[in-house]
Amino acid sequence: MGTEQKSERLPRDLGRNLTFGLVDLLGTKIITGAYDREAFPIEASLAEQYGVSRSVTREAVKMLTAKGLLSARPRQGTVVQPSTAWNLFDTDVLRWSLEREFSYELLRHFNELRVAIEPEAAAMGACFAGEEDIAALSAALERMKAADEGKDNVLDADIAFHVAVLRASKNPFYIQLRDVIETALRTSIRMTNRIKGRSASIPDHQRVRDAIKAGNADEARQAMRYLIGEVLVLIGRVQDSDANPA
Amino acid sequence: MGTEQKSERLPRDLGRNLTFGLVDLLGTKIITGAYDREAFPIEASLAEQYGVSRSVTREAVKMLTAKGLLSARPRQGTVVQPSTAWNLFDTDVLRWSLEREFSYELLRHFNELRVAIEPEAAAMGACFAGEEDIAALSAALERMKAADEGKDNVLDADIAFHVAVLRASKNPFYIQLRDVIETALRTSIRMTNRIKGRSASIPDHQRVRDAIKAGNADEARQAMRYLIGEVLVLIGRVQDSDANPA
DNA sequence: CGCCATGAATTATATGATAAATTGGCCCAT
DNA sequence: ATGGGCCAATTTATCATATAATTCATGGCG
Repeated sequence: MGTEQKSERLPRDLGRNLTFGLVDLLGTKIITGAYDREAFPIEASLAEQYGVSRSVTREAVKMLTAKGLLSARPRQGTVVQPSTAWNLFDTDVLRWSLEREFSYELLRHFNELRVAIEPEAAAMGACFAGEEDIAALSAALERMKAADEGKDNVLDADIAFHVAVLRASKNPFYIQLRDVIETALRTSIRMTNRIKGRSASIPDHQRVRDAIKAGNADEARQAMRYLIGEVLVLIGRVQDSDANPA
Repeated sequence: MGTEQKSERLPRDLGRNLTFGLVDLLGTKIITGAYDREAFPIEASLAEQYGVSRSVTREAVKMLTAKGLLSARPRQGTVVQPSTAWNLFDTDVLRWSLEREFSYELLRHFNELRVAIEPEAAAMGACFAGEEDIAALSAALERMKAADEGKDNVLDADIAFHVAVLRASKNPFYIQLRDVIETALRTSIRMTNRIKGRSASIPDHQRVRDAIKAGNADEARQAMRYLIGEVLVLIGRVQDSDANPA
């Protein structure tokens, strides 16, 4: 009696294969706090519970260990790591965090990261960008203009621009952040567009491109900072008005 | 004849267990470019080559897959992912990158990340820091002073200060970066100290603490930017003088 | 020439057995 | 009573083997 687990067998088509499916399922459960009170199951229980072999179970646990979510030791079992150990810059961990539940706080934290990274990336772009980077920036601007007339996707065009800025920095750490930034953008732009029907300001973006093209680092930094600062202000305003409606 | 692999058996005490040992060994080899020309071995070869079972091999490959270094598909085999897919913010990947070879370029890239993150973190600290954060900052300052008189470790004290700033931001993305920043600091401070026998400027650090304590975000950002800007200048100078000696 | 069947290569999954590590308790000595 | 060390149980770690599923190349057939 009591803790009889419903044997929720793993659907045979979750992701590329059983292991990846189990990783996804367990990753989500961990991040949503399903094991905050209850201990993480031992490998034999997992295998039985989800109807997969121990190989699959072990490989999934190993992948989650690599992402900082779990830690396994003999006799002690497998335990969930504190959330400070989770690798937030891993795209899976990031996705699970977002799927969890929409939160203005998380959105704000995202954009606080952007406001640090992107202006610096723009400044570095002004120093190091090559012709192909300028071309990518200009192409993204064209897409934004086209989107303005309904001929392209607004969100994709905006993302293309910001990713182009990251690439222009020529710094692998910045370039690495493109997935994080892209996720943040997809969430936050959808949100800010919902708030006021604005399509992202093309002149403001253009100013960034021009500064980078001209090699003016300070101007590029400032222009980009302005762009993202706008979003942060917007989020703050909505958060407040949600807390104190009308 | 020809490509006969020396069967370099895995030492039985590399890391916590065989799997982790193999992960470490393969991760290093991948990042140092050992498989740039030659294809990554199939799982059977790996097992034989390192004298471990296929379970160990597969779990190691799965962990490296989770970190973005590998990708495996039936019949196609296991292949090394392009370096843009590697999760640089994973502490293992980071460590392997550093162990590879010291490079001023990598050091510069590190500090370009810092110059983006830390001033913003300081600014956010000015807004959100609690008493415990101010206390941690002050304690770190005391340690720096003590280190100045030979009573503490200069590097550890400096790191404690910068980590305290990150924590003060209250932003999980910034806090996540502490391992990256700490690694960058351990490398770059060791380097900058080697360059000129400076111990990090205590008044400059104090200004950051005071601005955060006073809740002055702009001042905190500027003070921190100055601190890291100094390092970047230093690196640039050394890099130049290395390129054009005397 | 193109399409499909077939086979080979490789990873994916399942299972069973044994080893190693860690924990906790028990027993004994003092 | 208390401390130390030994023993047993639990859980992961490792190994071995078998079978399935996936994918690519090849060659045959229309």
